[in-house]
Amino acid sequence: MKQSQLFSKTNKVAPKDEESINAQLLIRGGYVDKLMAGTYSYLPLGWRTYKKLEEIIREEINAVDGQEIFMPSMHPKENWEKTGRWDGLDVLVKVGLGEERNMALAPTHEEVVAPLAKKIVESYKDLPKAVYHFQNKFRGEKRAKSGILRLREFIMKDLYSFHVDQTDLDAYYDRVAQAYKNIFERAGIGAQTYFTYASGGTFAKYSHEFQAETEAGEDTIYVCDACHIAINKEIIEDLEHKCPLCGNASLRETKAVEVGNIFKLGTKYSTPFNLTYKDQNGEEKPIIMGCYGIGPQRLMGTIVEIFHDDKGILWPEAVAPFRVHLIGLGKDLSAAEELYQKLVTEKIEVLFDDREVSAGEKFADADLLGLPYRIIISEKSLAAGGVELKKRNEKDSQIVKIEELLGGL
RNA sequence: CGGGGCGUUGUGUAAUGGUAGCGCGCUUGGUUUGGGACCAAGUAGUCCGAGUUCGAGUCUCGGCGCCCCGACCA
Repeated sequence: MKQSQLFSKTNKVAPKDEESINAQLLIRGGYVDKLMAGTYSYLPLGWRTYKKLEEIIREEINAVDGQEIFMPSMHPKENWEKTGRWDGLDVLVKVGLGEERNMALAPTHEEVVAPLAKKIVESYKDLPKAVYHFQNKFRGEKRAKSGILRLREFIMKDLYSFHVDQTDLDAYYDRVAQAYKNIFERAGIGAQTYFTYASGGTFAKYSHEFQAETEAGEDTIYVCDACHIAINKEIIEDLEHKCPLCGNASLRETKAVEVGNIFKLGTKYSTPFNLTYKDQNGEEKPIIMGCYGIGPQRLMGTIVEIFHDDKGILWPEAVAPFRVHLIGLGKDLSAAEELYQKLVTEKIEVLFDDREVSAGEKFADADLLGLPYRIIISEKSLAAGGVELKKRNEKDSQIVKIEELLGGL
């Protein structure tokens, strides 16, 4: 992609009323644009990063037998009344075609997936099953905040699983937990993300959250560094301030963002929708459910909160919108253009700064955008024998011959 | 939802109740090209609605919006 053609502009300064790091850097870099509090547009750079995260999640969920589907955003009131959440969920956004508000905008999809499964799952032979989608969620949060960390409209990957009994759910739940660990590892925040014990609800002692440690987080967790797990503040008293795995009592209190959540629903949603199956004896039994969520946009914001410096973002390689930022300097960009074509041919994801602006501005924007590799090609670099290669997270650059560049990447 | 802060061109800001100015951006022309270059000429604005006043960006009332703290967050 040529930077001169990009549908976004960088900005030297952040909007005056944005305090959160992720909002400042993502807006300045032209990754996102705020439409109103809690709702953002994703521009080409931001959407590419989103897509990277989505694909990582998709691969890992497919690997645990999740089947991708797509469910609507507009839900009938009736379904939400059945579970008591039409009146019981205060963040529910209610809409209607006329005066009457007879629909809900999806805050989550249990009310759709449970009756859907009822049409498909009839026998123990149909179980287990797991379906998921990437879909817009709407929540009338009283207070949207922290850039893209707490949105009113956001995309969630929500996975729902259906089982014959608790044992089967437990086994699947553990598989998803491992898949989530893989996802956060691949997204570059494995070291900062803790499998976290949280309150469980009716059907399990605990639910589990994946909490990524950063000052920008709104949750307080207690980390056991020996086990690399954490406990949410909401249940720390119940556990008497001890690690549930090793008994360690010197836990570290810190702030974190909830980037994922896995939850054993049991029959909470099977019952209102009469979601049952016939077992081997022809007996009708309730289906046991689990649900598992990740918000890729929140994940993106969290990554920015964790990986940035005073100049800009430092994307982990797997989620950067482009792998390489090619910067041509000087009047004559023909050598740069030639190298750009070569990289494109080699299928290396490259953003080519072909703009007619000063070198300083190109450097500043490269630091702001935060692509992992920066390549400078100029008269000076060519005289020195090739191009200048520098990683965003390293201070010094090296001269690399153009022929050897592809190997270096 | 309670508390606080703030709304001035695209963006960041300035303006005792008295001509809305400046930087950046953008446009045109010229000079430049290794850390946000320079010259010149342009471009575009007081959140909305009432009120006070000879006169309102500024004062009063109401609304809307944004940010922050708190509460809330299967």
